[in-house]
Amino acid sequence: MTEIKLHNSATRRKEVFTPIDPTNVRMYVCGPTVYDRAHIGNARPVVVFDVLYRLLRHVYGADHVKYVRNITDIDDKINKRGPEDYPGLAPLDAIAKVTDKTSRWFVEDMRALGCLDPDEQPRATQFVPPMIAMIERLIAKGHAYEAEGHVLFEVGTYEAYGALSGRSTDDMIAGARVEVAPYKRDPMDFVLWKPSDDATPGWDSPWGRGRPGWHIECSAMASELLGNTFDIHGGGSDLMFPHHENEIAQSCCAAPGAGFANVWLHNGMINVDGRKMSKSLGNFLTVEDLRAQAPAEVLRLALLGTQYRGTLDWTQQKLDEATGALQKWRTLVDNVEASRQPSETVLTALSDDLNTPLAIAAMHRLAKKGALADLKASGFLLGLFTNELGDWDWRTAASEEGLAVPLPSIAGFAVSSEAGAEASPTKAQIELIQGLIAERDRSRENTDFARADEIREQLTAAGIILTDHADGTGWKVGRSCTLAKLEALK
RNA sequence: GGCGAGUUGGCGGAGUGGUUACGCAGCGGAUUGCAAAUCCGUGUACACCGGUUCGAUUCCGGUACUCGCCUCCA
Repeated sequence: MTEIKLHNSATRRKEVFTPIDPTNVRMYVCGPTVYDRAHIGNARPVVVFDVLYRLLRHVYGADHVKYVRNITDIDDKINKRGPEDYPGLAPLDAIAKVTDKTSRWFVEDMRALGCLDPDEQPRATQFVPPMIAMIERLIAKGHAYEAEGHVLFEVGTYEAYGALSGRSTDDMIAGARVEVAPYKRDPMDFVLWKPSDDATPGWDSPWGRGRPGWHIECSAMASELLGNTFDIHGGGSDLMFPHHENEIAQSCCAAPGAGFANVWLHNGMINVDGRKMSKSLGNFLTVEDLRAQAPAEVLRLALLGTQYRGTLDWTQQKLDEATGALQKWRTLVDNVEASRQPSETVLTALSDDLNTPLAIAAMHRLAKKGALADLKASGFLLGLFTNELGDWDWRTAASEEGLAVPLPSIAGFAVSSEAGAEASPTKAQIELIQGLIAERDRSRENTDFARADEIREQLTAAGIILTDHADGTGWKVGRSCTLAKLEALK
């Protein structure tokens, strides 16, 4: 059996992965808070852990892996959004509208990126009773206390607090930018339950009408669906503190001795122009917008081009290179039947802490060797070449040179207008282009290459790129093509 | 201030105590009426300073710089 090694954030070391039960490998990944479109940074963990999910399914069998990715639909950002977008609705109804819509966007984007649906996608709103039960258990065990309608976790009662992120409580107090509240016994104590006023979504609880804190949501959903002990917990590196630290504290105190997750995995952040992509900086690129620029499969490959723990700089060049690679591979693999097994080289690369760049290098080697059946099977393991991705839409896959546009689909193709807005060439313009190409073909047949080259140059100047094939002349629209240039054609 | 990650050829990005990463771009060639595609060939990079070693880009220590977390954040 393939040996998988994973870098465990909790020990800061690469370790051989040994499942608790090889017939029931369990993984939990922190999913999105659904109040807005997902950006590409949100997509990275989803794609990365999808590769891990596929690898685990390959190694242990699809029926022996259980993957849970939650949807956080209780959150103060959502609570703010609800009445803004749906004034007049009851608070719970308003947030349901927001989270339903946003969840659908999210699932659709992630499927487009070639990600398998997790086995479970629990929503926090469906797990409020287990959250309350867990909070009651923490109070009963002396790890939490009620104060002014709030329930707080008392950090001082959990000795190992800070072990995951490698900081002592002293360190944290030194940094102390925690919320100071008079009802807290210690500034580090964090909220498990907080009261809601009438305008805020809330649920009845032993402490009055209120809502759960963010951290307890994941603890409760994970233990409900995977048990108190499971194999892998994943998420972005920015969640390590305080979110995952708090999850550990809650879960380990609620179920002493269980240990919670054995392996912690954290993906690196995505940067734009050297800075972390985030909503607060306003430098985020949504998956929706990027999908309009490139096929989702290209986005996926670009995300996998850097090992998951590293910071990834999002650049046009990465998109262009991913486009080139996929264009080549897709062409090679198009009518090939995949091998039963992926290539050892790709499998080995992925098994070494998900070394996707090394796996991609192995893909290039397979392509070069002409091992196309293995290439295709290996691509499947990476979540590439999957049918769910649909056909490539070359028209929207922009690159500097432009990409092939099959002749029948040219109508309606968008080229940039003067103002930079999208516009379509007219039917007359398309017919003109086709007429010129036909004339050029006739000239070539008559060996009038001077005229043929003249037409090529004319079209090139307009941003139209011709490619000659045995079965005729194809054409594609380059990025430099504009309506003005098309209008200048004669 | 505390904690952590990183610095590899023109660019991206793996990896390794001594042997080709890989991709893109570039260059040379084959092929092609031209162009594209394809194919062949091609580039002695590992921030800086010490140490360990027969030998370090790879191990250890320090310096500089970059970035992240410490507040919601994937």
